[in-house]
Amino acid sequence: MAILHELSEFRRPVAINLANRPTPANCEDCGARQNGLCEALTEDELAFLARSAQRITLAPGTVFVEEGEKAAYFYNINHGNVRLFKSLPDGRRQITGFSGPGHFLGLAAGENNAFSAEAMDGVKLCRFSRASLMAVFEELPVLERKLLGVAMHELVLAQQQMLLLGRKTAIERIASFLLSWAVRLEICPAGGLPAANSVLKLPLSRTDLADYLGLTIETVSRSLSQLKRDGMIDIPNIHEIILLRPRTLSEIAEAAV
Amino acid sequence: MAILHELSEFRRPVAINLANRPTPANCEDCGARQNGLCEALTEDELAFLARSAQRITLAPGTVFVEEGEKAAYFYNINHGNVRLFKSLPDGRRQITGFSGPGHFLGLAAGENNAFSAEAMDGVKLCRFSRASLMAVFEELPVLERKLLGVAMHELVLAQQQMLLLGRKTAIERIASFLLSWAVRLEICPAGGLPAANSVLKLPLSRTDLADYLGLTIETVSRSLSQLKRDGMIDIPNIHEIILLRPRTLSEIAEAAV
DNA sequence: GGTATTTTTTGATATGGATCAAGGCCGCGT
DNA sequence: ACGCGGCCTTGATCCATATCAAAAAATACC
Repeated sequence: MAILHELSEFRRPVAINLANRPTPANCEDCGARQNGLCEALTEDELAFLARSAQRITLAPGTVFVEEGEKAAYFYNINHGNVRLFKSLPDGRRQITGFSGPGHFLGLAAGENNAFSAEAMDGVKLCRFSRASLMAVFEELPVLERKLLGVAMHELVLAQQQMLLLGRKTAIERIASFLLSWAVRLEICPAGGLPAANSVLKLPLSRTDLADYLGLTIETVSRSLSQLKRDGMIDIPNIHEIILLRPRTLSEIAEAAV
Repeated sequence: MAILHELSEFRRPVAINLANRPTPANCEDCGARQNGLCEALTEDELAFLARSAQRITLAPGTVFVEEGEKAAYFYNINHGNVRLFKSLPDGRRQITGFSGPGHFLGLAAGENNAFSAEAMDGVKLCRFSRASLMAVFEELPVLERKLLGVAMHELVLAQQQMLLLGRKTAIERIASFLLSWAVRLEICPAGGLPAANSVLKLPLSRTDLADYLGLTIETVSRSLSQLKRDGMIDIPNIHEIILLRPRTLSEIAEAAV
């Protein structure tokens, strides 16, 4: 079950952190890099934000946003990873994205949540009620512009994913995913190539990967094996992949002719 | 080629129109319903907006936003329809969405456009340079919040489409599309069911449909034929579909068990 | 540390949708 | 009216990926 901490526990770098672009800051719990909006705000504004939120800790597997439920909260993740997904009644699942430290979610368009969100590991986050978020907007209009930028970026990622799901082959999907994950881990900038032999940590199961890429776990496994056979990658263990030939991988991903 | 009109040609209902939610207003050229933000603005604010834009007319087939090009403009469509798409070098194409009167596009997340946009028919639109758009934001912060709402809504649609592309069968995709198009045409509200025997006008070719749904034109055609055989729909002509049994169609679309 | 359980990989087979190939329909120009 | 060319539909076949099945590896549990 979720454990609610008191607002007084809030501390600056962890509490308010609403951007999608990397600006270094360290999580006070784990030291992990975070992405922050803090830089744009004054001490007073940060304090205002902190007063509006609750801090929550979630156990792995906790579904804390449920598709179709009334959209009551807005979240800012401080620590851990979250999968966002939509499901069909017969159990088919499409993961629409992953959220990590510094990411926000729950700013729904309508009355109800359009997706579900589940903690993949131990997650710490800040929760804002919709009312308090509106109050924050009144006080900090800069937040709104920042969120617009974040939403635009999400939209770009969504369009890339639509191309992947609608038109790419299994191998192309895997190659695309590996490169996009490198960007996510800040191993290389968006649009750039990671260095050869870069090590990719994947905190995902094959099932997650399959549900994200619109494939089955068997096809994911086979495609990874094939890339390994072809000398594109190495797989020292389930949760680590080494990009041996990122350039070729990129050509596969983009279906370069 | 694009024809640029002078700013003085601007008139209120056509000129500024940046919402995604339906609020009736008529296009001064064709009388078609439009979606408007105008209601939220004063005369002075509207005049300010109008001074910042250029009015442009496009011939069918004109690609006026090119993926990868520098993102220089922001557009508000007044008349006609636009397809948004991404392509792979070998010609595979994924349509990520359609834009019609009242829709906006081009508010890119990065330096370059993440997608291409092409006029499907005769299109009239307003064009803002990025600089003038920023000026508009300074003057009209309300626009920013409105656009955040629009972007959120786009994100919801994108997530639905990812579920469709990643996990639905051909028949389910077609059924989902027909119902979503009914919402788009304001035949029924989002989440609702259109009345039986509702007539759907489709200004799309089968190729567009296929590229939007991640299928081939043959599969689109076969699926439509099957729905017709099963008494779900009627197809009086290529660009019109009658929803005979919307309820069952919805059950197919959502894979209700 | 060893055994049970889950996850991943690999193999064999099946199948939904792609591809290849006609044929039909419709609008357009003459 | 006629013929042409561009969509669209339908049929036959193929293939990439799903499904079914089992072994291997990783992880959890006692």
